Amino acid sequence: MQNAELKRAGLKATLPRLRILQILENSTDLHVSAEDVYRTLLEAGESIGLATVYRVLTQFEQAGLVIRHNFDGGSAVFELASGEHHDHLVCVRCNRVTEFVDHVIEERQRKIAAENGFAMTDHSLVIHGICSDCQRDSD
Amino acid sequence: MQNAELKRAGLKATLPRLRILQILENSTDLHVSAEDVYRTLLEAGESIGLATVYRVLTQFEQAGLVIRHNFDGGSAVFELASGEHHDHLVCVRCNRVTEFVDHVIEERQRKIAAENGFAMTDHSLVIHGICSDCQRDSD
DNA sequence: AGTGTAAACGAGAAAAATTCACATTCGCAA
DNA sequence: TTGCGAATGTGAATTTTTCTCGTTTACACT
Repeated sequence: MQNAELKRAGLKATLPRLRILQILENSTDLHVSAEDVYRTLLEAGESIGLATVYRVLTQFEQAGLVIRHNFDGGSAVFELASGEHHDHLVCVRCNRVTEFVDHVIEERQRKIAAENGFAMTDHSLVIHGICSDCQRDSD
Repeated sequence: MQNAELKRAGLKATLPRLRILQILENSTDLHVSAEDVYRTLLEAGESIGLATVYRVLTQFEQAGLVIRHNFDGGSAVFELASGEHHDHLVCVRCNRVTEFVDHVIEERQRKIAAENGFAMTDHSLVIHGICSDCQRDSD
């Protein structure tokens, strides 16, 4: 039951929040936009406003349930904050997103922040490139 | 003369493009938004449309003269593409931006892209944190 | 179960950032 | 200097996200 998950995060268990959390958990694509969530809700026959979707996703972000990414300056995408921190490879052709973790880079980042007197709160590393599928397609 | 710089980039040397290039070169802040550029133009008494500013900055980006960043999902900022690639530390309080280069991370990124079958075209690393000034202020 | 209250919601307007359409002007090569 | 295609200015349109405000809902306390 996601009910408890919301309570734990300090949020009232309202219907929109439950539905949106379910959508995030059931999505095959790890990274969804507010529009994606809204569209899915409409398709499921729910009548939940787009403003609510934005509100809820922002609350989820503040509660640490999801992470917001701004990969390319387009619309923001959200992913469930389950598991370990990771970074992203984004294909510039098909926008497919692959995740990776590299402890050497993580460590190095901490060091750089410290050297510059920054108290690191977060970091984001995005590698852009052409994925293997798209390289093949362009032959 | 910036005239030649534009020609070299394959762009006609029009007045808006010259003025915008000058603004980028003279700015004390390395990272300026389209609005910043527009405001500076207005203050200088030029009558150049905001749409032109966006168009020109995008052309500069495509020509490799400037780099566009989307640090926090707000408005994009641009910086002259002079010199070596570097990454950024952004203060979450005052938005001050500090630049750094780390060859270990650069190398590691190439390796990760290769391991995942990506032909790397670009990458961006942003470390968010609280800068030393803002840490002091909050005491 | 019934109910009061603060929090949350829905709808549509508004704001912010960026792009588009099109009539006019400008840069540059001949 | 003149002509033509490229570039510009204006203002409207788009896109994404936030705000406002009247209504509804979740939940603590009967």
